[in-house]
Amino acid sequence: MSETTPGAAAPSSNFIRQIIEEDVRTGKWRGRIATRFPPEPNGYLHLGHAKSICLNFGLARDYGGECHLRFDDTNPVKEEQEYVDSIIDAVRWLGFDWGDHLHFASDYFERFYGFAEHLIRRGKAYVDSLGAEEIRAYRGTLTEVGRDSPYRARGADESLDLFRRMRAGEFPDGAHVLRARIDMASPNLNLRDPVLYRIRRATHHRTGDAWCIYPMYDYAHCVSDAIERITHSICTLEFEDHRPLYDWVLDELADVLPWHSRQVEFARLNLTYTVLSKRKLIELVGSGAVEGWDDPRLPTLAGVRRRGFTPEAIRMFAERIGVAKADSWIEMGVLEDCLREDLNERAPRRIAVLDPLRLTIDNYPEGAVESCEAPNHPQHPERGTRPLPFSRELWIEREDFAETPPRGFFRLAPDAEVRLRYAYVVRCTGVEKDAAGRITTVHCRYDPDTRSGTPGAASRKVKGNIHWLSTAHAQSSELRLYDRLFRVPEAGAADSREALNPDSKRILTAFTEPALSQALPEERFQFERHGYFIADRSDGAPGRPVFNRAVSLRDSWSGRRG
RNA sequence: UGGGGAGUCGCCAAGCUGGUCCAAGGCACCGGAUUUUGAUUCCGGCAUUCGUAGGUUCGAAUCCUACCUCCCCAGCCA
Repeated sequence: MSETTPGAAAPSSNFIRQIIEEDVRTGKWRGRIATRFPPEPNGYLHLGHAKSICLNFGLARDYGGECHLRFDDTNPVKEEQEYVDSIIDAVRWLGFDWGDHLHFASDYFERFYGFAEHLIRRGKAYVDSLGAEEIRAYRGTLTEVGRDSPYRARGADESLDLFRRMRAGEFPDGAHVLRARIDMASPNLNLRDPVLYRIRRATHHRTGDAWCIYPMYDYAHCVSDAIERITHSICTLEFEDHRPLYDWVLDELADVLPWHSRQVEFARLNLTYTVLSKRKLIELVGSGAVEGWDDPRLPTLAGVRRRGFTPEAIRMFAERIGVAKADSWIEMGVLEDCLREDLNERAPRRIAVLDPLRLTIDNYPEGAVESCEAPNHPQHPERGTRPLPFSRELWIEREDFAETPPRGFFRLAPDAEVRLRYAYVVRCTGVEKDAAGRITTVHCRYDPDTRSGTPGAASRKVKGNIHWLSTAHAQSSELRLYDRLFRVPEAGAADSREALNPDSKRILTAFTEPALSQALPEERFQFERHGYFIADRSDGAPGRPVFNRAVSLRDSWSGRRG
C-alpha cells in the first residue's frame, strides 16, 4: 500500500482508529476498509493536506484496506489540470500509492445526474427559480428560521422537466438550481433546502463542455464515497454540521445506491510561524512575498521538498502530532526536529565555511598539501571517508575565533588551543587587523604530533574542535539560509505583510569542500556544525550546485550566549 | 442570542465501558555522562492534577448537573 516510516513510533491510538477497530470487531463493513484523499484540483497541496494524506493512506495500510485518490472536481471555474498533475506528484513523493484507485468525481457526473432525477421523482428535490440573492434572503439567519421558496411546491414532473432542460442548456447561468427538499426551519443551515446543482457554463478540465450543470460538494461528495464504497470518509471539523446532509442524501438514495459511508471529522493542522490556508498561500505567492508555489519558505509540499524535507520526515511528523478533534497549534520545532532525526541518520557529512576568516599556520611548510581523511558519518564508519586537502592557509569560521572570548568559549582565541577537525591541534599566536580594526588573519602554530588518526592525536585532548577548508582547494558556492516565514507564531490570525520575517531568506557565497561540487540535485548533506542542506533541484548547474538550508543543527551554545 | 464541536504539563496527545491513573508517550525545557560536530547518543528530572463549581460513589480525568472559555456554520466554494 505504502511505505512505512522508519524512525516513527508505532501509530498511537486515536479516536478514528478506535472507530475502525470497533467496526472491524463487529464486522460492520464485512471486513472492508476503504478511505480516500479527496483534493479539489484548485491549488497546491500543503502540510495540512499531508496530515490528511498520511492519515487516510496510513489507515488503509494499517488495516489492510485501500485508499483512493479522488479529485473533487465539481467546480470547473476554479480547477485546472496543472493542479491535478502537481497533486499526483506530491502524493507520490510523500510515498503513497493508490493502486488503480485514481478517481475523479467528474467520472461520476452521469450517475450523479441519474440519482438527482431519482430524488426529484421521489419528491426529495425540486427546481428553484429564485436568484442567488433571494435564496440567501429566504434562508434566514443563525437565529431565525428560513422561509419556503415560492417554487418549493413545484411538482416532480415540472421539476424533472426543468432539470432536464437545465442540463440541455436551455437556461442561462443562475436561472434555476436544483434544491433538496428538507426543512427550511432546521436549526442547521445546511439542511435548509441546500442547492444540489447549479448551471455553470464553464469548460471543465476533464469533461470539456459536455455539461453546463455541475453538482455541489454536499451532493457529489457523499455520492462519490458511496459509489467507491468508501467505509470511512474522513474530513476536517468544519464539515461536522454537513454530516446530517451527507447522511440525508445517502439515506434518500439508499434503494438505488445501497452504500452508506461514515463521515468522521478531525481537527485540521495549524503550524506556528506559517500559514496553512489556500487563500493566504495564494496571497503570499500573488503579492510576491515569496518566489512561487515551491518557494522553500512555503509549507506547500512543493516548497518543503525544495527546502530539503524528506517524505520520511513529513510522515514522521504526521505520526507525531496525532489526530484529534481539539483545535491546536503545532510548534514548528516539531516539524524541524523530525527532519533532523531523519537526516542525522542518513545525511553524509561535509564541510562548508559560511563566514570565512583566514587562518595561517606559520610553522607549516609553504606549498605543502596533505590529505586528511574525513568520515562521511561519525556513527557509521562503514560509510567511508573522503579526502580533505590541508595546507598552510585555511578558511575558518569567523565566529570560531574571539579576541576576547566570552566565558565558556572553547574555540580559538589568543594563546588558546583548538583542534582543526580531522587534522591537527593548533595554538593561536596572534592576529592581523585592517585599518578599521577588523581581524583579517589569525596566526597559529600547529603541533605535527597531533594529526588525527595517529597515536599522538589521542593523547592530546582539546575541548574545541572547529572546521576549516584549505583556501587553495575550497570552492565557492551559493547557499540560501532559510528561516521561518513569519516573526509571530500565530501568523495569519491578523493578516499581515508586516508579520513577515524580513530575514526568512539570506543568500550568501560560502566556501565548500571539493567533494561538494559533485552534488546531484536533491542530494542532502549535513554541513558539519551548521545544519542540513540540499542541492537545489531547480537552480544551480552541473558542477556548481546551489544549496538550500533545510534546518540548522541544534545549538546549545548560541542559545546560552544570548 | 439557533445549531454543531472542543477544553488533560510550554506545544501536541493517550486515557474517557469509574479503582491496576497519587495521569502514557513525543516535542520543548533543566540537569549529568559519553563525544575530533557546543551535533548525535545515553541516563535522570519535568501535571498530588485533568476548564470551573457542585453532586453521585468506598473510589472520578473518566458518571450527573450548572457555569466559563474557545472554534465552526447564513457560497448557486470545497
